[in-house]
Amino acid sequence: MLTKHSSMAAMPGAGPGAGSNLLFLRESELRLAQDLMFFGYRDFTAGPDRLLEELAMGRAHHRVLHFVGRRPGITVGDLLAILAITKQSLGRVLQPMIEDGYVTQAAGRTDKRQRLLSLTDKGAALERRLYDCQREWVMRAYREAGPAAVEGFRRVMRGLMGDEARAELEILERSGS
Amino acid sequence: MLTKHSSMAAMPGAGPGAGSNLLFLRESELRLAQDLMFFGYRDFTAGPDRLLEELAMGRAHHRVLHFVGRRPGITVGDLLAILAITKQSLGRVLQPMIEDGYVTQAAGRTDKRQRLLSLTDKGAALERRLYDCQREWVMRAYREAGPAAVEGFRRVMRGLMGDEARAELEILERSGS
DNA sequence: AATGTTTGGTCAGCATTGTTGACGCTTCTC
DNA sequence: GAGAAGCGTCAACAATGCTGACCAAACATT
Repeated sequence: MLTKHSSMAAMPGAGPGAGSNLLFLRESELRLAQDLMFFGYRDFTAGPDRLLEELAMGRAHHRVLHFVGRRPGITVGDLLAILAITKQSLGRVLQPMIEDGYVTQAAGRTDKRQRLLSLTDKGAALERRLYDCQREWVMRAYREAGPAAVEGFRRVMRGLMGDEARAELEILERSGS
Repeated sequence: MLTKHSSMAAMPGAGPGAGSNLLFLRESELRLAQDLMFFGYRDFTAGPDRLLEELAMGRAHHRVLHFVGRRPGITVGDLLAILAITKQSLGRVLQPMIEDGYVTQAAGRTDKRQRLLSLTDKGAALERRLYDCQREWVMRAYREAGPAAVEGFRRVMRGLMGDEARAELEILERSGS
């Protein structure tokens, strides 16, 4: 199933437009992509990781803070779908965060089974500190690269996402405006 | 909550050049970057992860296969520096891979203390299967986005890397091409 | 109203992959 | 010959995934 595109990889003139060849699909270019994703993601998360360590939290806590902050009132089920982890794995980080006053639960209005999650002021404050950390880092990269490169970055990253992730991203973009 | 971002973030004409504004540095744009990195990296690694699971291996094994394949004859110390993990963490995945015949050790020529690591045929074959998996995925994204976007993607990812990672990437690019 | 489904919480156990600290070889360097 | 460097390994621990099982409250359907 992953072999359907195999044939045309090394055919420069096969794409739309004879001038825009597909040399960027050569092996060395794709190897570079692997390296970039490894180093890039590692250093992208390094700042928040350092900050979280002082609070005895991990990357999983950051993800909860981020996505609950992004979609206040999100249900547990929706959060599980976004994170793509099990209820137990989420519970282990979420419950302490509720007890420590970073996240609040509220019963759903239409469906009282649901627990709508939101950040408390304390949670929002921590999330913002973590955000600021990444903001500085990303801004540096964005500024160095320029607006056109940023647009390209977004297009490629979107392309690296599967259908489910694209759908979830759309919802996030809508609610986050 | 998602407060608009104070001072200069919402001032289109503040940057250098009235036409090329810095709107891509607004909060919502940087939030998007966080989402893209999360979903993008997750789905980028999903293919290899599925393949590795059948062989009772994890992402750590993939990283070893990738970087040893990228720099045959790499020393243990250099590999540790690239992965940025401890000797013990590496040893736990590397030793079984040597015993199972995926990786070979050779004493250094000038310095006999060093163990130069390389992939066996078996290791190279597995690495290629994993590579092909990601190749299909990345090619899809690259083709959808186009050459200009790919160039932008690379620029931004490089910008997201720290100085050490940039130096290591340069070595990889030299030996890899 | 009875029954079954959905949403969420929780217990117990396990795997992977990261961490520290300590110790012991072999080999290189001074 | 002494010390440093490169590598391997033991023991213990932490974070974050997983499965399977089971429970309660609320909803939905018959």
